[in-house]
Amino acid sequence: MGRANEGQRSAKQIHPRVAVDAVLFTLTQGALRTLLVKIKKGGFAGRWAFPGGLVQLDESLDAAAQRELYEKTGVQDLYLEQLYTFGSATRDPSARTVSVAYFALIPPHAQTPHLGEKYADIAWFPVHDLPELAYDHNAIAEYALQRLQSKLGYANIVYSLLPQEFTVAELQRVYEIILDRQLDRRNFRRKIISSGLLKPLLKTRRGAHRPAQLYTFSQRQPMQLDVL
Amino acid sequence: MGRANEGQRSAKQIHPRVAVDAVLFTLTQGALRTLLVKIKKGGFAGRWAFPGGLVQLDESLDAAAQRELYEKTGVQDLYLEQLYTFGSATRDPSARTVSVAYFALIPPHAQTPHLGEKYADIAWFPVHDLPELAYDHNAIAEYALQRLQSKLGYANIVYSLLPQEFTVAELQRVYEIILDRQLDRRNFRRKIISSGLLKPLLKTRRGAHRPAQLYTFSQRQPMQLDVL
DNA sequence: GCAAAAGTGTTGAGATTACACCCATGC
DNA sequence: GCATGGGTGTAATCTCAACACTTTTGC
Repeated sequence: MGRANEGQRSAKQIHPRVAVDAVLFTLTQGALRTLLVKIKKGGFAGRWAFPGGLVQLDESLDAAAQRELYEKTGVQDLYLEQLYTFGSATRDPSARTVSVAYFALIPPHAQTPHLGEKYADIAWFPVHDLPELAYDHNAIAEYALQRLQSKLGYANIVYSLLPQEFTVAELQRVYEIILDRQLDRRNFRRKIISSGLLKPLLKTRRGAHRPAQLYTFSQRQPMQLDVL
Repeated sequence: MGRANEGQRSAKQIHPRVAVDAVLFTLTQGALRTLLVKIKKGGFAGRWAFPGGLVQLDESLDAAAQRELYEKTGVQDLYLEQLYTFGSATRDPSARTVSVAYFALIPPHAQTPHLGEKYADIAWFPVHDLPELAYDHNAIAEYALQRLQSKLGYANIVYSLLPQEFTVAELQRVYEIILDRQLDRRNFRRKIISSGLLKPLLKTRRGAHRPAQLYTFSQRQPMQLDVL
């Protein structure tokens, strides 16, 4: 790194702006969706983009991402991880901006996205049908979806997308929607049960038909393991 | 992102510095090593760190990393990928600095690391025996080694660490050193041959004993696949 | 001829896939 | 009683790990 011995030069130098952009995923009405905001001013006015903002001087990147998440959705303590840093010199024509992208999983309740005065609009869009986004955000979207899908196979991250109690069928549906393919019911059940991720409850979900066993996650912390 | 509509505020705001740090791996004398530089001035004077520098306003992050790599080692067109972005507010006490870490694999020849006047010293250190580094660079080192090891299993990245021609035994040795564990000779050979990564040459390596078939990589581009 | 590395196959265990029938309930 | 989703087992295949002997050369 050795930035200390460049003090004389860097004092004069103008630095890029550092922003954090958050790709927030949720699952509603049978589709995986991400939160987009409509830009008010500037060259990209009217275009949709991922919510984000500049990193404050005294705040870490992770803290900035959490703040962004909290400001937009009012939720906290969710699964949030750094995705990638996008740093093309021309990605924001109005000013050199390096963007550290994060992604998070939001449970389907508690979704009253908060439109501040910074943006013209805010809404959830299905990931498989995104509009043309501002900046390089379509590339960010693609990257985020890939990471989410591959991470599903080796980490228990979906706890953040489900309510406290759920059935195996509901859990399987989450996997199928995210992966965008069908899974075998029996094999899925066997794997997920034997993984030890789930704790059976003493309750059942009663619906139109045969009641289903309810489960909860034994761990609501991110951990590595073979899920699928 | 929506930085365009913050122009008025950000013009006044001072931004963090954005640096690129490069974890360069090579394989010499039977050990995996990384290149460190000794810092000349400032609070971390005398301590070792990964080489790095500030990102210029008109250059992308990738370009900055390549420049850093080229300045230090004189090599180009190697495997280079972004690792993670470290952004604690206090990681550099002298000035708020966000560091985008990269890692690269350097072939064992062409190693005359170039000591500019920026640093007091430059040298290769075995990764399993690193000194206490400046900033949060020990964390970067750990992260980089982990990524390298796990990536070995599903991508053909070692082409960047081997000469043009090599034997299966030599390739296996590379894997063993990086993974820090022994691999079964027959299983390794079967997997690596059937992966299609290698192209047998019409030559053999003649040494003290039975000549060994020489191979070359059929692809010297990064690609995803099951290697181990 | 002997030391040293190259080269080669098989077996067993465990994991993965594919697939079909009965069960409990609401209506 | 029937429609609907819940729940269960097995067989075939594949993958992975473990393991030992023969071959070719330099000296």
